[in-house]
Amino acid sequence: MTENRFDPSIADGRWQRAWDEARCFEADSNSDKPKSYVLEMFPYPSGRIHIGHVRNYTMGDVLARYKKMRGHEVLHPMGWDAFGMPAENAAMEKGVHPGGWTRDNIANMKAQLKRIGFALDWNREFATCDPEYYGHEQALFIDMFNAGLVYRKESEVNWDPVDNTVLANEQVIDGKGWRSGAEVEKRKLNQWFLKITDFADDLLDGLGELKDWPDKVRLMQENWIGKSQGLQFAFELSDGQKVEVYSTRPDTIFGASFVAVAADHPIAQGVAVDNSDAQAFIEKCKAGGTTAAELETAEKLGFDTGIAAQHPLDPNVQLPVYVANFVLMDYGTGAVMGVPGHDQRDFDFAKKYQLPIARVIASDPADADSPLTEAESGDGVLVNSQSYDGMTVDEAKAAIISKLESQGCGEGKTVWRLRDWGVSRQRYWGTPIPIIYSPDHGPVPVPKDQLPLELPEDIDFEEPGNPLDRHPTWKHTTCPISGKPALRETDTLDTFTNSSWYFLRFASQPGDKPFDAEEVAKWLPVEQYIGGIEHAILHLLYARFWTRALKHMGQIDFGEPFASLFTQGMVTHETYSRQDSGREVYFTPSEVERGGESAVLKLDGKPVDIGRVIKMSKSKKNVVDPDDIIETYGADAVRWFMLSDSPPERDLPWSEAGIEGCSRFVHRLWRLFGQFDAGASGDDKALARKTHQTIAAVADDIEALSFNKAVARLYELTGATEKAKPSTTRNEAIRTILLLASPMMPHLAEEAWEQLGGEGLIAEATWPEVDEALLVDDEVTIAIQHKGKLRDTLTVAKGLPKDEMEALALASEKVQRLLDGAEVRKVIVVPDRLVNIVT
RNA sequence: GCGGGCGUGGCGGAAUUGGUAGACGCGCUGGUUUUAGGUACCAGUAUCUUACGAUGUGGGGGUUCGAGUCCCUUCGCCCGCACCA
Repeated sequence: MTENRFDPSIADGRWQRAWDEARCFEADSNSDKPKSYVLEMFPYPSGRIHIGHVRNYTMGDVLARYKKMRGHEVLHPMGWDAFGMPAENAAMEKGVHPGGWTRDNIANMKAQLKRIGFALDWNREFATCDPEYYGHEQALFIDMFNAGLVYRKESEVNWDPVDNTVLANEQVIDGKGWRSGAEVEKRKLNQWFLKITDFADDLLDGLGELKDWPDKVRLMQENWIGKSQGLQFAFELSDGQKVEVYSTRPDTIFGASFVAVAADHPIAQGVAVDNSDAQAFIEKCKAGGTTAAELETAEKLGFDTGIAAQHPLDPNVQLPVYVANFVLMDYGTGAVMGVPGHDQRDFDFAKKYQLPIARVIASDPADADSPLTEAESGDGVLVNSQSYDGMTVDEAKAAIISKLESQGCGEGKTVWRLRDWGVSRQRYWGTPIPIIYSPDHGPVPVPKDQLPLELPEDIDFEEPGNPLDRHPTWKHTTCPISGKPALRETDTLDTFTNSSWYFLRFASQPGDKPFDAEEVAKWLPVEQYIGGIEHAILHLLYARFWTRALKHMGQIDFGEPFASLFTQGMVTHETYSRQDSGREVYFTPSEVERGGESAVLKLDGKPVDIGRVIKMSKSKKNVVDPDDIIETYGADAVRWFMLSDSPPERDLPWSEAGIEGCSRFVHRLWRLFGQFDAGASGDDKALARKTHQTIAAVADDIEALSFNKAVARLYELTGATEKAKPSTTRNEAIRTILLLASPMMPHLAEEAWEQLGGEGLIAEATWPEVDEALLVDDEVTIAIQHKGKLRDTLTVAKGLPKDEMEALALASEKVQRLLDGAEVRKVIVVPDRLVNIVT
């Protein structure tokens, strides 16, 4: 068999068909085996599988195949996050129907995924735009509505006054609409919200049990939820009103030099009634984007209302009241006390409007009068704070809260940064919100027996805005209670709702309800969830919220959907571009011939600029098509590349040389498998030890998702086996490599398994047993250091006592030379590791 | 702006978590095989130095017998910021 060459173009398809026919990746929920639910974040069907998807799904695939070899019943499903804006954009640009466009994309991408040989249970595939799926989602929305978890309130959107349409944040560029170029305004609309804040405490507490989530993700969620303890209190105003403010730093109250309210705060609105300057300022605040990043990086602007606020603890102090663009109506009370000395935003504001900047916290009380050049947010003791001077920050917080509580004008309060989740979208391609506005009964849910409430097919994208709202008949219906004519809600749900429960639908797909509780209980929680770090907060928090909401409503009995989370890095590549009449024009790597330091465009042979290595993206054209590389190198080489070298949580730079190296290794393994020598005899202790150490190490590495390390170990064992003389041990090593590599290179593994006469499919084989006795080496190499610097190494018996190690080290010739009779002051001995001699 | 992360040879990275820095791969150099190219195989490859040796994990400082790993500080890059998915 050494003669024949491994040909992926034949083997890949052959084994993919064999797996399908054997139905070996279909999950059996009646199995007695321990279960493993391996899930990768499902893709948006943009048209082509992206190399980032390939990396993500390869990782999950290796784990799924490995778990199967370890005797688990594995659920490894795939589906499509199929609603969203790109389909509508395609409809507007190309005149295609969003549904048809999406279906075509799904068909293409599914074929692409098949060509990579993923061990997926395609029986459970669905798309979120299937009426069956979104119908069940509507039912869940109605359940949440009935459970009091849904409400309507006014909320701001980006409004394009030219296109008369709502813009997503990404459609606002430098404060202008992406198509019209018009200045974007903030406009208020009545929108639907889910009460995620009801679960704020629980979502925060739950992070504690997510031991197998990255610390960074838990920290990001914790900060996002943003629980803070503070003081809410009222300032009496010179016009007789009061204004409630909230502060997490009540200890700095004597440093307050102004009060600021949000532009849509009632005080601001009241002032604007007969003050055109105030009106103009509020209008100005409404211009520009709505994102937090924009608000917080924008120049701090204020409008002095002329109102004065009485300081609650110092009768001699009155503070000016400003309307300020950096105060958010959504957080706390929509009004703050400005303490320039200890908050940088307030500091910037005070500088601009020449307000006093007082120090009220100092790390050393002697510094009480040292001026501040920037806000100091550090710890210390109070100064310039009357009777509170000398208290620590924590003491002062407590004392000032209780003082204001006793005065009856304030109270200690917990405030959350987390806001309720606005789910209304003024778009067509999403789940229709199943609500009917009844003339007599207000908003009422669509009766469940009328679900799914389907999107109309006949829509037009001739003009911007929501085609559902423009549709001639769709929104006209009758009130389910009175039967009178009524209108449907024409907003659709945020696509994040689609991905907030799909993992339940993969576990069970009854026709008459969203999921079967028993089946869900069998499969959930997901043992291993894998996806991009960009979902660290929103998607993962929303999915956790839905799971809790379903538990709250008694539909399931667990609160955390994902037991273990892994966030993989991006696939990156340098960019190629040229300046062309003021615009940067990008070229794909396949259009470019890359030299050592330079690159030229194949088309005209002229140089192009080489840009930095960044995330692959369509706009920068630094992408490679998985189909192209699979055709050239085969699925196994591509899979191997996805797993090699870069740690999976870090970015993976795509490289032509790298994939070629992987392809060579595939063929190198094939040749090694060909050297299986049934007639060989004899043992090889060293190789046996290496083999069993590798079995254990690769298993540990895969369980830890450290695929790059598993790959390195397989390289090492391959090298050692190639060098070894024929023996039964060598045959065992070859067989072992085949089994260990099979989750990563399943096509090659099947082909070789067949040639070596393995039973059945290797996809259904068992992971090799480790001989524990062979794991431990009996000799170790120890380091001999002099004052911490390596001077010599010695090979000694493992477990050699400390004093013997010391004696051996001191006797070493090099050490003797170095010491040259000097006095040994100290010797540090670490068993099996090193001896450090200090003189 | 706020929150989170990353930084080690020419490149991707490893380092049993405070104990021999550079495993493994790519690339490169030299050689062998091949009609040639490719493949394959062998040897070498952190930097400086003739050598002894010295230096070296973004920069600076510190703790320690010993620091890539811990602490302080600083620079650069990346991700998220609630209507992209």
